Amino acid sequence: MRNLKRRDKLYIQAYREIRGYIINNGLKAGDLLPTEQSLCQTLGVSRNVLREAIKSMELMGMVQACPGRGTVVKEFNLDFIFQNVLFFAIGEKEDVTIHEMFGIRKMLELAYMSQAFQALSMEDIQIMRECANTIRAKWQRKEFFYEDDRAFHLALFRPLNNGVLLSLLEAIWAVDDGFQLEQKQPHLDNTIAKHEAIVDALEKHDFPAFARAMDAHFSSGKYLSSGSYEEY
Amino acid sequence: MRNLKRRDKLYIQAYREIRGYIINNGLKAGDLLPTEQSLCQTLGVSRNVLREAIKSMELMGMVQACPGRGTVVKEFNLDFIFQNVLFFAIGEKEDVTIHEMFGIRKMLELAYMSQAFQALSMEDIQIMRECANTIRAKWQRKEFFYEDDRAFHLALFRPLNNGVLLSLLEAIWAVDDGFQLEQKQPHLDNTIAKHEAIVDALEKHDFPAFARAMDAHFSSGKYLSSGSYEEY
DNA sequence: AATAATCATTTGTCCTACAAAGAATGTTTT
DNA sequence: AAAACATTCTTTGTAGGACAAATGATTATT
Repeated sequence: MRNLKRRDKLYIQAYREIRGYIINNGLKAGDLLPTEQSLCQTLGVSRNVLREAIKSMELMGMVQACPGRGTVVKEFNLDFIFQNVLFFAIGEKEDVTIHEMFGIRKMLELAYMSQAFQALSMEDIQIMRECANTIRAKWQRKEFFYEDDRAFHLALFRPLNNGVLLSLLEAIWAVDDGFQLEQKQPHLDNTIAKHEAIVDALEKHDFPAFARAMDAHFSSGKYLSSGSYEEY
Repeated sequence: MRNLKRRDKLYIQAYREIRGYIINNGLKAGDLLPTEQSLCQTLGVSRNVLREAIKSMELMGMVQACPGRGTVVKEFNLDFIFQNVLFFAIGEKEDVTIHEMFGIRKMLELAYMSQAFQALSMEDIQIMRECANTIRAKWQRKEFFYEDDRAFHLALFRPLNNGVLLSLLEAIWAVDDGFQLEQKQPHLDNTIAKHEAIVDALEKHDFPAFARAMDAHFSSGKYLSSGSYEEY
């Protein structure tokens, strides 16, 4: 019986090798990759194949190639998601995708909220309070506050020191963000009240209230549950 | 004052052109792109440059190139994004990251298990039973059964029809897989019993037992909780 | 008519060559 | 000696040609 899974195309293998090289050697932003010639020899592929791999990485923002200088590793950020991939998500099916991603974010935040509650320090809570204040201020000036909303949630989970969780939440946020910018934001006032309810509960160190506020935050404004947080 | 932003590299221009072609012409999954030769002429670039653009798209899962056939547009999915997000999240602290990813998988599976329980059909449960049988058989022959383990869990959540969740679970599985293959698998026998406990509960349509089995599945063998599932 | 062989098309891989941009070095000028 | 300029070297950018491999269509064979 022969091998079922044909080997991947060379440029994909090269891509994985280079990605692995960056990770295994702990290359950071600004560090130089070996030259194309050197990588060709090391990996045993032609310069074309190698470039197909590297150009893919460059397009995604992982590295940047400069003639005469070399190829430097860039800070990995998720911009490429909406710049290079997200636009692909047009059509009706992608509404479903966004909805699913939002659902996963909800599940993750609810699953980790008790850990977060324990890990949060006074400083973290203060940061969240400032975010909430900024959000309210921007809302009154009719400005967008996605960045502050994002900062609010990231501050909530940063103390967990869980890099994977943060990466995931950021990735989902980036996608949500890119889409919500286009469509009108519903129930803005509710969103603001919910954020403040969360901080209030944290400042009082009241876990049940915190859990209720988190739960409410993820339920649509239209289905506003019985007003346990209306007083805020 | 001269132009601040030098013109982009050709492969990036080509990438944008092709992306625009797909969108403007409303190409859907399965549709063919023009041939490389044709695109080279249309865009006025060399085949190298064109391929750097197309291979980037292929790596991100937007299209798939087949020799003798052409390059077809693919269904949009997030597999690539998640895999890279997670892979880059690994960084230097492998052990911690793997542990975090396993934790996220646990949280997600537990969060969605009740939905899964309701969505599962008899056929799905039968597939899981077969996976469990295969796992036991391979275990007795001292073979690896990661693929079957993966199939087991994916079968559990496929009926949810949640593409994002599946992508995410698969991505985590892929990373776990790559790392766990090297290290020895602990508590194998427990793993097998736990899988079978899950299927048993599903076949009896007993949600409490199912939830208990799922919970047990994610607790390490060393911390085996009081034997509610020892009888299996 | 079914099967096998052939051919045409398309992508996969490698190669060479030169252009362009940046860095390092050496030279000239002040 | 220091600064400005010119040269050279290294590295990536772009182009084109050549052939292999895979697929699909066509033709020949049984």
